[in-house]
Amino acid sequence: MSAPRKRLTIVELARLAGVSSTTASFVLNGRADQHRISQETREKVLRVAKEHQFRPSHLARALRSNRSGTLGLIIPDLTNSGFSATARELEKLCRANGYQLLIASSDDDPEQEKAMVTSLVERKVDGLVTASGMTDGSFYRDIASQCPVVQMDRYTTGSALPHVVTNGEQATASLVEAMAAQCSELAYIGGLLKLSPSHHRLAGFREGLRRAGVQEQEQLICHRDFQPESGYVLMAQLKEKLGRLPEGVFCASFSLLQGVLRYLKEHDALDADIRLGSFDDHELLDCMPVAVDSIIQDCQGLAAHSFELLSRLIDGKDVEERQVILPAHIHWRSTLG
Amino acid sequence: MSAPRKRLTIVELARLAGVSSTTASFVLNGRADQHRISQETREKVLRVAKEHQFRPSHLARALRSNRSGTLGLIIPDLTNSGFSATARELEKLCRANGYQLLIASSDDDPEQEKAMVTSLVERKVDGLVTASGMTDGSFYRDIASQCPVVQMDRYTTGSALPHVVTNGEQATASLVEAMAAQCSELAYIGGLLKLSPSHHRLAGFREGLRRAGVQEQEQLICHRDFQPESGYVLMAQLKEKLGRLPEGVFCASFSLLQGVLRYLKEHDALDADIRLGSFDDHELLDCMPVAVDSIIQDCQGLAAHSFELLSRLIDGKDVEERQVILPAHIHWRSTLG
DNA sequence: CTGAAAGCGCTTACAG
DNA sequence: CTGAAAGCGCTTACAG
Repeated sequence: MSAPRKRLTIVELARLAGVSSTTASFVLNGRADQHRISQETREKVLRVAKEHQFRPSHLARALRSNRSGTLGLIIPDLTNSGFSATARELEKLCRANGYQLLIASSDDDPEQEKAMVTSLVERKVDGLVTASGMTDGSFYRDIASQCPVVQMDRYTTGSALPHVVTNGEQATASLVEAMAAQCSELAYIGGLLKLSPSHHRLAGFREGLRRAGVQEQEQLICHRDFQPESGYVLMAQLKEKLGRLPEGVFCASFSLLQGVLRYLKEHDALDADIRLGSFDDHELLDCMPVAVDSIIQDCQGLAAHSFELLSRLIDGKDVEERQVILPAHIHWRSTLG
Repeated sequence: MSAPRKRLTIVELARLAGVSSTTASFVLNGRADQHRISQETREKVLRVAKEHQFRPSHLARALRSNRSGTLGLIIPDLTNSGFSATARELEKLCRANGYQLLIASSDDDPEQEKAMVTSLVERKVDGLVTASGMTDGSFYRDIASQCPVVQMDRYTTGSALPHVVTNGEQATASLVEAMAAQCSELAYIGGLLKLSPSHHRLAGFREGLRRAGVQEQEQLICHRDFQPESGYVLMAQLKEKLGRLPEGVFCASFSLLQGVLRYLKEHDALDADIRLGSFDDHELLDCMPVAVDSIIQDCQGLAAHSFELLSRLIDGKDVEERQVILPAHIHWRSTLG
């Protein structure tokens, strides 16, 4: 194994090229024109850099220039398909714009989320996009005074931070309206009500029922967190309450739907003619033997607008639009009569 | 909005506490005992730190001490459920051990992978775990001379780097053997053959057929990459070649299976009595109306062993076991006769 | 067109 | 038990 050859510093590189480190830094950072460095000097520097595979230390650069070239993303769960899709899009954008994206997963635990954000800020990320599990805006208001932050999907009210979300309320209302036209009884299975998306989805649910002229039944509305397990548990509770399965169920997230499906599977009720609806989407739903319509979030849009907003904040530009609301689309797949 | 109060540096903190920055550094880094700092001094420092919410700059620390407290993870695709599950586990381990995990997604493009690894190295990650799409080991051999690296799931032969994988060959052989007992003809749909997992899975497929005493048919073995789209395309080609669907199909990954399912769905063949098998798993498969058995990788094991190995390398300890092979389990779900 | 020098915020021998 | 000082590898006014 070859000896771990020590990497060149810019000072050594400069010496090798016979220039000062100032000059070397200029040409390496594309500021040669700005400083009218001679063609000859440029070439010398670049040649030596190439020869020795010079790799600048981002750390040193970041420390000195107070820019790390790094953006942070906090999501509640890496294995949630919506969030991972969004993360992927955001990463592409970062790469295309010379940023490195740091992805951290909070496990939907506010305390952990705080720790991760703190850690990212200590690492001097240039900006932060977060899908926060917090219900109170004060933490992020503090953070925002140290580094630009954009909230995505979930936002804390009262923090007055820019955020980009999908229009959960309208999409849910449309889907629920259609569902309600086909079954006279519709349950709602949701995540933590304190989170903004839950709030909007429940409002949409109610609006949908209203449009369809269906009476809302308090006992059919239930919440827990967004874990699949909760879908399972809430479904079991509904069965308990009603003495049978409800005719239709709207799930406020795909993860909850997963739990509901598992419940149906384990109770041999996949063919129970139950009508399902869900927020968030998964390709495999297309192949299910149950009628399930779902709402597709625009992950690409979430990523693109978050990045755009954050970029403007970082550049110190004014952000006129502090709230971006993207459309969500309904994917019809019902196979039931 | 409160003025973005500038964060305290250790020098200012020290001045406020009436000590030198050396002393402050010692107590803040838990080396007070080692340097026998007086109780009184410790308290002063800690009090000031707490009062002003002192946050050390990781950047400066990393630059000076040549340790960043950061580990890098390169995976081919963030939205691949196996990799995201592994990433989540690895992150937990990192957090528990005081590391920050940086996750980067290479989109299965070796050039992009190189760029990301380079970027992470420039950021002085203390170690790297990679699921590489490269077929040649020279790049990582180079990298390994600058920073410890552990290969996970996929590994490049000839790089002699430590790696942890699941036993794809044996698990595949068992599954295929069982499938072959029920259908006289079995196709293989795989990803890039150059990647080590493909290699093992195909070998397992052949072994399974051999055990079942089924003759291997060259025309039923096909590869492309690991994208869902490839499952779709290869399935279409099989249909073309045979003039009908094969009786059974083994997919070398869940992503490929997704494509196959989509093909079946779009061609109204979900009830075609076709027997499916796949490497990698997804909860939703349990609810599918087709017979699909699958192989569950031990993501937690992959993460745990990778972390363990990397930790040892970072600590400069010898790694006696350069290759860890974890078992993979088969999840039976067939519902067909 | 180019360079000497200060400084980013820490850590760490070294000295006392 | 504590501090002065050097240095990690860059960038960037400032001066010429």
